[in-house]
Order: sequence, then C-alpha cells, then structure tokens
Amino acid sequence: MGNPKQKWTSEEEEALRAGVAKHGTGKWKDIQRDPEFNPFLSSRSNIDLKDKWRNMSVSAGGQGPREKSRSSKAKANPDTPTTTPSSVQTSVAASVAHDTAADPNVDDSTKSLTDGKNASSYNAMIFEALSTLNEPNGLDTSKIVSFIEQRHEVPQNFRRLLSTRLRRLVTQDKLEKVV
Amino acid sequence: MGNPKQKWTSEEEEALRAGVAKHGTGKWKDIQRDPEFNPFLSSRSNIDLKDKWRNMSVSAGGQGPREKSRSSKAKANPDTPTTTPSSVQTSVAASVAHDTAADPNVDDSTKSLTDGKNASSYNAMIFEALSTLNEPNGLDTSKIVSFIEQRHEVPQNFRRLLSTRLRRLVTQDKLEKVV
DNA sequence: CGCTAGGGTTAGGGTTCC
DNA sequence: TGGAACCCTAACCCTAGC
Repeated sequence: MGNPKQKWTSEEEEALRAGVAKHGTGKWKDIQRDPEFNPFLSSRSNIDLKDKWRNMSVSAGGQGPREKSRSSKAKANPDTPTTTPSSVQTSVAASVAHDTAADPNVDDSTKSLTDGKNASSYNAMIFEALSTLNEPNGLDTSKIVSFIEQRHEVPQNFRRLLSTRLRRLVTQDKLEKVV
Repeated sequence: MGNPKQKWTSEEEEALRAGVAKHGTGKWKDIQRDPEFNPFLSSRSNIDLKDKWRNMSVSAGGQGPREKSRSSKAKANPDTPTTTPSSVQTSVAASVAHDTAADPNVDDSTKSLTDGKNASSYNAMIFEALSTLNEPNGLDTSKIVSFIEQRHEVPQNFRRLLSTRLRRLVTQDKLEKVV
C-alpha cells in the first residue's frame, strides 16, 4: 500500500501539545481546524491527533506498571435474574505454562502424529470452536458439536464422545465450566 | 467526564429488541419509559436507544456479525513482577461460556470452511499443542512452533505470525502469559 | 420545548509496520 | 519483541426539523 507511515515531527508534536493546552483533550477536530495549529497539522486527521496523544501520554507519564486489570466495575449492573432461561453452558480455560526446568523425558506418549479423526485431536477441535466463534460467555455443547461437524468428519456418536472429552478437560483444569 | 464509555450489555440489547418489537422503531422515549424495559434501560437515554438500534441494524444487515464484547473475567492474576531472568514462557487460559440470549438469526456464517493453513485456525493449533503436550507450566514459543511444524504446513514467517497470535490471545484473556 | 433522524466526532480496542 | 502509526466501529454529541 502507499503507506510509507508518516512519522511525527517535533513541530507537529509541539503543535499538538499547544492545541491540547488551548482547547483541551478530546477536542481533536477543533485543534486540527484551529488556524493557529492547522499549518503544522494539515496532513493529520483528528483521529491521528487522538492516536498520537494517546501514544505520547503512554510513554510520558504512564509509569504504573501495576494496575492493569480491567475491572472497571463502575458499571451499574442490575443483572436481572430470570433472563431467558435456556441451556446450560460450558466454558473453557486451558492453562498451561512451561517451567524453566527442562525435562528431557517425554511423557506424553500420545499415540502418534496420526491426527486423523480419533485421539485427543478432538481437543484441538474443541479449542478451535471456542476460539473461532469467540463468545464472551463460552459455548454450550450443542454449539460446539455443530461447529465441529461443519468442518470435520465425525463419528455418529460424536456428541456423546464430545461431552466426555469436555468433562475430562474440565477435571484437568484445561477448561472451565461456566454455568 | 466520568464517562469511560458505557458498553451495552446483552440484557440491555435484549430489552431494546423487545421494546422495538412492542412499540416499533422510532418510539425510543416510549420504550425507555415502559416499565417493562425501563429497569434494563434506566441508564440509557432515548437517544442512546436510537443510536444503539442504528448500530445493531448496521452490523446485522451487513456482513460482520462481529460482536466482541469485553466482559471482565474475574480471573486471578498473580502477575509476578520481573522474575526469572531466564527464558520467558507463555501459558494459556481459554475461557468461554455461552450466553443465554438466544438469537434466532443464524450467526455462524463463518466463512472459511477452508480450514487450511491461514486464518485463526492457528488458534486451534496453538491450543492443540498446549493440550497435547500438556506441561504444568505451559510452553514457550519455540516449543509451540516446533509442535505445530511437525504436524501442519506453515508459512515461512510462521514464528512471527505465531507470536502475534499469542499476544492477541493474551489480550483476549484466552491465554495467560506465565513467565 | 420535547422528541426523532441523521450526520459528525470521540474513545478505545485491534492491527500493521518497522 | 515492542512500540508507534494507522484502522475499525461502537458509543456519544450536535442540530435541523417536526
């Protein structure tokens, strides 16, 4: 693309700082239009100004490494009960982490590379479903089944097989049942 | 000012849909006032309703039923600061749950049945690696790369592509960086 | 004035480039 | 890998017109 990526010059940054000082943050269009700064910012959009200000703020004052959690519970969440009762859900949480201690011995013993239809490659399909249609609250069994059926060959008793796998993963802490 | 931006919850959306079904579009104030929906929409103005309906219509009619939603997961976040100078690791935690709101419209529509090489099917491979060689502390990038390379075709710049995906998943709370 | 329809702008998450 | 520049779009604002 013809996108050489336009780096910001110090004049532009200066103009932006002055503009914010005059109009306040959030008034990007006003700043961009202001004849006092426009000569320096003519090639920048109001959105560019906003983005640049965000970057400047981060690198400048942002020194609070901690405090990263999203929380923001400020939202009043009435959370009405009895909202359309439907099906039971499952959620997943695979957690894995590698430890620094290298352990040479392979214990997996997973059968082999035969990633055909059977084996724990079903796990992969499950995660594929969960990560592809990535719903905030997870997928119930039915949704997982239909997703997988659409793109893989599956045995006839698949649904049963799947729920077994799901339960297994949950006990292994790789999935998290959500409701 | 104290307006961190209020994202719409599914309850609110549902109430809005029901309100429109009952009063018709354009009757925003009526919907907002209706005691049947007001409990869900008390923090929204009639104008908010109108704007939201516009957004919903756009995304519904178009093509991208993209619905991300943030939703904060109360996941315990140990977050160890700068420890173990050795190698960095990654771990994963996918969490999904299905939401109760039933939506009649078929939303699967995920195009790509071509689950070939590209696309977010990489996510599936990542989870496959993590769940197959299921290490107590997760896998570092290199291990994931070699696992995947052994059983799938991958582009040459795969390692880079992978780390991008990993970062993405982490920000989505589907993976957890373990260190 | 109250309310709605639309166009305009901002906020913030996500993505790409280097 | 990480940060700076850029993109996307939900959420919010402004205003004409009824």
